[in-house]
Amino acid sequence: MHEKYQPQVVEEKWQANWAANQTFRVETDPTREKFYALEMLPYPSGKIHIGHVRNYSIGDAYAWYKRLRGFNVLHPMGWDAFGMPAENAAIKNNARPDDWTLSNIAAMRAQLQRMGFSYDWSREVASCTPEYYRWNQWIFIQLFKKGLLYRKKAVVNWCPDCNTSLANEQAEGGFCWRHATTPVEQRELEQWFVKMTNYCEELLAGINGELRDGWVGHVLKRQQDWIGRSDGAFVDFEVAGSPEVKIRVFTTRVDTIFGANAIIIAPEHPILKTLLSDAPNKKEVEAFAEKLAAMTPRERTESKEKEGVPTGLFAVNPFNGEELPIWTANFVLANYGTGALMSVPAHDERDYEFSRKYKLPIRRVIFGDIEDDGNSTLKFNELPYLDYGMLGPHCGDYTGMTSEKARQALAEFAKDKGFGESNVVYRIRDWGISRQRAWGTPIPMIHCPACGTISPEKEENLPVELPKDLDFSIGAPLANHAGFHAGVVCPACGADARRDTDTMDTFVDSNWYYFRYTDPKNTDLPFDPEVVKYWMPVDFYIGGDEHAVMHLIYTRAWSMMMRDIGLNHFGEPVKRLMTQGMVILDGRKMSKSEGHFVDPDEMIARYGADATRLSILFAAPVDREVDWKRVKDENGFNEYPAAEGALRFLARVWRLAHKWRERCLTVGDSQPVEFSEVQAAARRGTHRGLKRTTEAFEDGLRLNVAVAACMETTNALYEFDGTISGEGSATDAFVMREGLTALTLMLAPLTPHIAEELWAELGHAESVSKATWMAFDEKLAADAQLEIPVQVNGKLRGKLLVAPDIAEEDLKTAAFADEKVKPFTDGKDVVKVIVVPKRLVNIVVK
RNA sequence: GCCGGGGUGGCGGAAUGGUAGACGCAGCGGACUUAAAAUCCGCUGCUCCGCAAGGGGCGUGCGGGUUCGAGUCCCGCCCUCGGCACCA
Repeated sequence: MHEKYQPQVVEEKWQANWAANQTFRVETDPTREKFYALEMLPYPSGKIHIGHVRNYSIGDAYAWYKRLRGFNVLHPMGWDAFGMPAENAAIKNNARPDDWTLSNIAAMRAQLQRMGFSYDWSREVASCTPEYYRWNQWIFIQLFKKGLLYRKKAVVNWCPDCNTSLANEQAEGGFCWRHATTPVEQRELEQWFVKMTNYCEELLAGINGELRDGWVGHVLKRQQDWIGRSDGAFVDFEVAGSPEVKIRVFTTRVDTIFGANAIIIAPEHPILKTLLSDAPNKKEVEAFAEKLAAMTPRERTESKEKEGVPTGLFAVNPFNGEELPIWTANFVLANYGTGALMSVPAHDERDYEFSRKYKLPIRRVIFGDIEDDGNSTLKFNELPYLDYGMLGPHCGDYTGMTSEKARQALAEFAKDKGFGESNVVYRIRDWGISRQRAWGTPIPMIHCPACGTISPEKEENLPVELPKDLDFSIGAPLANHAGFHAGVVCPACGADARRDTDTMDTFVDSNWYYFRYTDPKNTDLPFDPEVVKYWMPVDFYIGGDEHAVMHLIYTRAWSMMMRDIGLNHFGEPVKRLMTQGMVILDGRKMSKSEGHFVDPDEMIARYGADATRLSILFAAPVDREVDWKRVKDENGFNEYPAAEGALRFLARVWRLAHKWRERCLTVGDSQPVEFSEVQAAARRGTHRGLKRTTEAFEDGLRLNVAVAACMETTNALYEFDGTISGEGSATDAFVMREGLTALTLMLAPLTPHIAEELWAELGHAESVSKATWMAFDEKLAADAQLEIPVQVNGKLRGKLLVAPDIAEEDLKTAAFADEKVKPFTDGKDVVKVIVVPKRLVNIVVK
């Protein structure tokens, strides 16, 4: 141990030691309780950024802590290695995407190792390897056979920058998830879809049950909104004059149906074509539909202005026979509900706005109070009335019924008469996973031009490998690669056939990568269900919350689907989910192109990995944003005051340990029987620190508080050190050794390199990762004397120094006797005295 | 518009309904040093009275309420940061 703390030397020494000894390698061990700590795997862009550093520092701290608590901890890392940037680099630089990706992985792995994260690298996976994507294909085929995956022609989101289709989740808000300023377009394509909608209820049940306590609330909320369950009813409206044509609408407020004034259908609705053949306003409607079709979804919603065109046709309200005009309008979505709705202006804001604009009649049918009679129809300023209430006049047999009752009764009536039924509609739609890109998992399906079938590749032929020599200078490299299709025969008829030339969405890869970590070398199955039984589900998962309705919802459904094909035995794959806050720099988002970003390499070089980790953990609670501050030193180099402070603290710990290391080694096993007041105070600092750290880890992972506790303990030990002249006694050495041992264990999850060094200096031959967390002693952590505040009428007036076990009566007496308290109580009526043992005394006077 | 998170010193942030501001950053002072750096120790919410020792008042976005006691609980607002936004 050098006298001076040199982070680079210490860190490189222990990183080499860990690698040589495979310190963090774990095996399935049914005799031990497991803990699975997981961080979201990165895309190998080439460099890790400070957000990764924060994410992994948090995960690593927790993995370390659980290890010290005796768990068999699985803590793996891998690479989400398919995706566009590699393909773009291939197009631009004529490089091979696998070379580009693999060299990025090597560079980033080195960076992570230089940060000293405690991963079991023997379990590393990269999704772009055939060993991995082979199982994407295998699972794809099982899902296809099970009917959970199907092919359909559909209008899908298209990103012109990605040059591929996107899932709805990847086009939220009308923009591509990768290109935040590129509005998505709509295209009609044949696509493979995953039946997310089969799992709506199970996904919701998890949100409202199993996951309630373990998952961070806003992610559950967003998933719930995204699934978007609506309870309502379908009602069929016949077209006047052609009763064989029916328009089905969905409504959550069938109780308002007597106030309907129109049927409005989406311009893309297929029924429009049927209707138009003899619609009086055919031309106008077609022109309107064409105009809208030319717009991106974004453009359509950006202008809030509601626009519509009447078809000139009418539909019949099945409940009262009224003829309602059939319109088409821009605000009716083709892909929600039935693509058609009944307009009830008195009880819906949108319909109200639309009806006012086009001067359609408005009739109120729901009233807060039935006394509020039909005259209210004219009180437009009270409309729209959105609450439930009582059905008023014009509601036939239902007049006087509550909305709740009427919803049921009307739906039942419709069902009896065959023109509708109650129904549940979801906003979430099936997940389109075909991508028109070449750097992804080939879809293992064979299209036969001879017999017209599409059938899965034989399992023994998997993986369907991505050719190494794809030509990215032309469009559609897979379609145009002869070798990719050579020798492919139709499994159904044996004729020459062609492969599907799309690849899978990369979110398929990340659906189950953490299952693969449990059994990464398996060549017979994606993973052995028995191994998964031991390790899964994930106990702790942390990553960015941008994946709330992408990765985090896909992966839940995927786990359920894998269960349904017999791979695993549970539905929910993750018990506890946290999201870390963003890291911003000097008050604004980082931007590589503007040079406004933090380079982790630079920080490691200047402060070391330990100080870098410590500073970012200390900066804020894990779920809150960190505003990283940067200043320039006199030479123009970047300085990070937070890391500066962390380094200063670690050096302080180092110096104390260095000063005492020899004396600590002389301490025997037997504990001294008596301790002086200063020694007891030092032990109080030690045990209090342990207590605070333990609670910080156990209660919500409050790592910034854990760091503070380490600093407090260090300060207490320094204070103790200051009282010792010369060598000190054997008891002093015991107390210091106890303190340094505790401090080392407390630091191990936060700054593992220095902890390893301190641990070795304390005389241990094995890695601190094999050590056991120290239990704190509540008695030793307690104060020798308590400072009890005395309040008069709730205001602090004095403080008493008393023994912790003082009797309540004595405490009361002492409070009244206190010189500072007296002036406020003398000559006043004491109404009551509140004594909270060990906490305070409050005297209430009049 | 709807739904969340958050408003505490110069700054990041601590506080099971019980001494608000732990810990750190920045700042100030002292010790050590020929000097500086480093280090160690101390002070540091605002304000008023006092030469001082001391002491008083105010203080967790704003206004109410519950309570002996509120940063914390309840009601009503304001500001701010995110998310979703014609979902029938």
